[in-house]
Amino acid sequence: MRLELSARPPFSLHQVIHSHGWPQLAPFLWDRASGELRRVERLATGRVVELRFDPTPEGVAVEVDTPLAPAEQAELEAKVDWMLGLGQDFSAFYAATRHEPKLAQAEALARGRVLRSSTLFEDVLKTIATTNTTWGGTIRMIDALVRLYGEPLPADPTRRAFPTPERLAAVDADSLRAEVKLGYRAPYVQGLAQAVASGSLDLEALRGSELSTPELRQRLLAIKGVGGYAAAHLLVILGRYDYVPVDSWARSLVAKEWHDGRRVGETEVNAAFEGWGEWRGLAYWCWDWAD
DNA sequence: GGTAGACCTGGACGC
DNA sequence: GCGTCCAGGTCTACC
Repeated sequence: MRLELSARPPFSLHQVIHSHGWPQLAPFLWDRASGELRRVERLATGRVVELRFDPTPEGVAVEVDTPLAPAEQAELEAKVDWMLGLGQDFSAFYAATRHEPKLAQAEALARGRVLRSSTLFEDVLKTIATTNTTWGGTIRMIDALVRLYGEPLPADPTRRAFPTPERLAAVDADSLRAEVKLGYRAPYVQGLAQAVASGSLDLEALRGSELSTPELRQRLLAIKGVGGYAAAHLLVILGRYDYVPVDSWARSLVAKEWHDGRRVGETEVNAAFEGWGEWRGLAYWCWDWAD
């Protein structure tokens, strides 16, 4: 079946998909040949379905590989809305960027939205898997997590949904370390899964939370394995842009842009975007880098 | 509050 | 083929 959803303009499915590396992480699948984004998703009823995303003039069309009950369809529409940020409003950001040549194209290109997973649990776990490793390592870790613990797609059991907190909570940290190669992150992931599965941590409540950004950041920093960089990255995913996610890549970009390639630290990266106030993280994200 | 060292993996490099 | 070094953020202990 096919779902058609409209987005607040300007909207570009291409820009959302290519906003960062998430399409390369299972259970997303970026089909380079067809230029199509796919994802395996587990619904609340326990059914596992495949989604294919295609652009439409009003927003996005989602092809689902099987008919859905009305409740399943409503659930899926809400998930797609969240993943693509269909209702997000960047008009204030665009207004603030018109005087900055390096951001002047942001509105015309419909930049600002960041591809999200369907749950914050998945995005926190993926973000932890990006820290202190190479991108190739992140891809391997997430691929192994999905392959070993995700529920299979009936039409193609080689493809699986992202594992639920309950499933990962039932796996001991030693197995995560040995089989998923999570290394020292294994107890962090296991602890996070247990906290979410037991209900002691309601991660999903942070989506749309009315907490101030510093309070939200403190909630994220309280998660083992989430430090300054990871918290700032997750805040961007949550639609809060007060902090720049400073990692080695950000330092490299800022070094080339403003310091003739000389090594810079967190202080210089933050200083580069200090003037953007509540839009710091988005200005960094959308900057038209020289390199 | 700031800092040093440990954590873990995989890739690059030298032998 | 083997050993060593290094990069990548976060945590913990210590000052």
